[in-house]
Amino acid sequence: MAYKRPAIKKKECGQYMLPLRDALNVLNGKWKIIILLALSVKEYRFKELQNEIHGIAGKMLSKELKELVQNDLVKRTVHDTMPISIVYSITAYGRSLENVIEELRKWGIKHRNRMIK
Amino acid sequence: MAYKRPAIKKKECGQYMLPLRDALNVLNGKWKIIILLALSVKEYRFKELQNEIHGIAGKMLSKELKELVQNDLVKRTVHDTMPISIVYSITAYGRSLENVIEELRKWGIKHRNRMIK
DNA sequence: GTTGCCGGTTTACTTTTGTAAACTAAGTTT
DNA sequence: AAACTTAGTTTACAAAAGTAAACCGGCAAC
Repeated sequence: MAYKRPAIKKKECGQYMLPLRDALNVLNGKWKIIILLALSVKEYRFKELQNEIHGIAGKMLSKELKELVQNDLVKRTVHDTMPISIVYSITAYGRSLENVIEELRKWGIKHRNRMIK
Repeated sequence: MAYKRPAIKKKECGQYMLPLRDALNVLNGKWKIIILLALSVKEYRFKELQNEIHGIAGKMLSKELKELVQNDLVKRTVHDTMPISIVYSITAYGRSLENVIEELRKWGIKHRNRMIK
């Protein structure tokens, strides 16, 4: 599908990029999109997720998850078992990012192939 | 009770996220995607671009452009006029990111509407 | 009762990212 | 000559993002 941007008048220059900046403010940093990709496959517990995402420090995972929960992209569930277990899962709203993430991942595959050559 | 805590699978399945990490490594930071959006509309000279992207400092724009040029997403052209003029434009490879950027921008619009409510 | 897992937090530190403002070295305009 | 524009760089600094590793309280397993 060929992308076609509507013509932009000089006066409104700069406005068209505000939504992009909004999106980037929510997804900022090195980890959030990767966390969302992991959680789009299945739900994880904290240490599980840390093992799955190679290289992330506990402090960062903790911080990033908090922000994702605040933005309703991820849900934190406490299972009232003995002992309790805490599970992170993607929300419906988080799933609305799956297109974006998959486009990005697909581009990454092409990019990797291009770099190897 | 005799509750058995579910064991963590040590099984390795994190390969699928490598392309995503590749993509994010190229597009990291606060500005690169915004720069690419601006350049997808039209080419710009340095100061023009700085005016278009509200809030970016010269140092950052300079640095980000260098990295984008290195990755062949942006082209720097010196026009041999008198005086010379230098123009930044998006490359064909940079255009291959337009799907990603537009998906992100569309999501940003939905996100903004959601937050306003 | 000691070891170890779980869900994080704390500490201490380095690196990256960001800003504003001054500056440079050309050329152009007045 | 003085002032302005262009394309950045340099300086000096602050804030954000990142790391490894130690730590904590609750529980469970051996």
